[in-house]
Amino acid sequence: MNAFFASVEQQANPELQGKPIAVVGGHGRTVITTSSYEARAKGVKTGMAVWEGKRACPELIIVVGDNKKYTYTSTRINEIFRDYTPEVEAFSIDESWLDVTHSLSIFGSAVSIAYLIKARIRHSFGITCSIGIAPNKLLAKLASDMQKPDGLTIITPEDVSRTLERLPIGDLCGVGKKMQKHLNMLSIYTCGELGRCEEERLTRKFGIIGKRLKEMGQGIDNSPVIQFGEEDDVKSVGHSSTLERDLSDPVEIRRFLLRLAEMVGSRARRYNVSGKTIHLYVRYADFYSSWGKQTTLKSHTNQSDDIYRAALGILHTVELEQPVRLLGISLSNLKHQDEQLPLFVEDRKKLEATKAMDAVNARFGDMVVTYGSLLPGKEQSGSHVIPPSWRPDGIKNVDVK
DNA sequence: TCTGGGGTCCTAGGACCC
DNA sequence: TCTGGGGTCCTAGGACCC
Repeated sequence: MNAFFASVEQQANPELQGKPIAVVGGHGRTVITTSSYEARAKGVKTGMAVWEGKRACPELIIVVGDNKKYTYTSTRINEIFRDYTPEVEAFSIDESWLDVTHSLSIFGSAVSIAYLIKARIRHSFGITCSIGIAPNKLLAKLASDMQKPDGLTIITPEDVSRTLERLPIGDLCGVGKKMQKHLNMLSIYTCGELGRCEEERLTRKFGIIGKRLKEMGQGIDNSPVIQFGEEDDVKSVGHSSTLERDLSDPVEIRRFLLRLAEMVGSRARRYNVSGKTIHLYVRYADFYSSWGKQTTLKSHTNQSDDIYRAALGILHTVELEQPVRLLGISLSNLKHQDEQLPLFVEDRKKLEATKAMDAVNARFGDMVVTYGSLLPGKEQSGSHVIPPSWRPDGIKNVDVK
């Protein structure tokens, strides 16, 4: 989708149409997640702080994002995709791959499918998208970025080498700033040069991904489109949040930690996974210094208080050097939780209580019932931004309000 | 009144076991 | 009077994606 969140907002509120708007994650310390093309024309970019955006574009309209709108729209759009092929892989909330190899005989061609999809998305949601058609995922993603907004770009097998010859390596999905710099030091600037580089030279410098890099330079990508439900099991579940103000008070820090532990635990329980490793992440007031530590328990858990205690245990091994700007907890080393009753009565009771609490919250909203120490608990809600790993269903459907 | 949040994958080094 | 090798698990840190 083009400028997805901003487009959805402009569609929902006609007063915003044709104007420079920026969607932000929350009211506190937040950044611009998406801006409209009108705002981009003035230099507003994703990741900017609000004041930076306003400096670039004084008439910029700030809209606090409404994630429900975006997840709903994204889910519906992916349903449209599945009318044309079951092989749909969501890459993020606003990008998907479709393998239409087996649909061509029904719909004629990839191009005709692309036009049908564009028309339906515009008709149903009033927004535009850019589509890339190519022999594989790497090239399709590349093609989709070539014309915006409302683009349609085709890279045929015959076009591949001509397209890649002078393309900067940084345009490839998977080559970030650091990798680009390292490749530049080897005098590699274009995909053409990357594709011609000796594999041995690349593996010597980059190890196992050297081979993959050369292939990318040649436009080779054999990775399949993984359709919904066929994805690998999720490997970690976590939440982190920048606090509305930096915290030094241990009581307040613990309170926020408990909140995070409950967010992580309830999500793990909802999707029936439990984990053995708890990771605590702290970012200090100066923004740049931070640390993360993890600990592994003797057995798997998805109970919020276990997670909280583990995180607290890590915190107690550290002397905080500065006030805390951000706290994060994640749970990994996951396995699917098979239903089994704990041995001891106390543990069974705890499980029952947790279940009852989760059931109420499932019906009336997250944290409607929660730990007493989290009440009244409004002052540090943090901001909520949709992560790109979001999926229409399952555990990656992060419940953000 | 500065700078979000959720993930995955890879590397490297150490502990531990047989 | 010197001491192997294979494997797993754990921790920490960094790059990358949107």
